[in-house]
Amino acid sequence: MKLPASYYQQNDVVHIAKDLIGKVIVSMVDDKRTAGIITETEAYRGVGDKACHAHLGRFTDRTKIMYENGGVAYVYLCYGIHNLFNIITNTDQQADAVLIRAAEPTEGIEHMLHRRGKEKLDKTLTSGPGNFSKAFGLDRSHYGEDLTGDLVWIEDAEVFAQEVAERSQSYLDDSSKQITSAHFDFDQRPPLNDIGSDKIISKEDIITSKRIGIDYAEEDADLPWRFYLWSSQFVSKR
DNA sequence: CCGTAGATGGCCT
DNA sequence: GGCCATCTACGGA
Repeated sequence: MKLPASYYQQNDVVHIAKDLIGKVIVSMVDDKRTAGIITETEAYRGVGDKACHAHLGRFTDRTKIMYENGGVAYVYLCYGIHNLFNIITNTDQQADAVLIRAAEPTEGIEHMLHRRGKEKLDKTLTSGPGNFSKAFGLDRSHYGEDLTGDLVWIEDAEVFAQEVAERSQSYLDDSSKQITSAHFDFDQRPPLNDIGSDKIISKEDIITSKRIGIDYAEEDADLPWRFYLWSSQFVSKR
């Protein structure tokens, strides 16, 4: 269930970024379990990528973790306010990373609301990289955290795109009821024919676009290395 | 609805 | 000193 180190050590960060869409990220911070389906990612491809913090081999106290073997967290502070959570991929010295930009909450929504200082569930709870990290309790104290450990990890899950769409919409439709908790049990998933879709999340369910907020990266700013799930409301920007 | 200013702090191969 | 892998509130239409 928990993705092994070998998953993160694959050598194609763009492929991994896309493949992570639909998987489940879990954090267990302060004994509070929070989980969600990854709905938006971006790939940053090491020393050759002008948008990557490790561009041209930049090696500082901040970026040094990027050169480790894949399967650890790289968390940094952005604009002085936001903690951005990344996953290091590939092998030693490659410095590839995937930024987690959004997730659709499935467990521990009450903890997420509390961390975000919100009363009510809406799409901003966990969409946008700063918001995602805050809701999941992730910050720079998790710099270098081992993703095969028990604090933050990713699980494989057979999530159906249509199912995400329906639940996502029901969250938002229900806002008047002030949902403060929800639990998604994968074993309770209805049979295929009942959910109107005959496939798990596949390439056709994932939209590709250029990465956000990296205008300084010149021609690399246009690379199609951002991925998001068409069916989720929990995406930062369409 | 839309665009933008201001917050805020660490980084600086 | 200048620059950010951002977010929200707020003002105008």
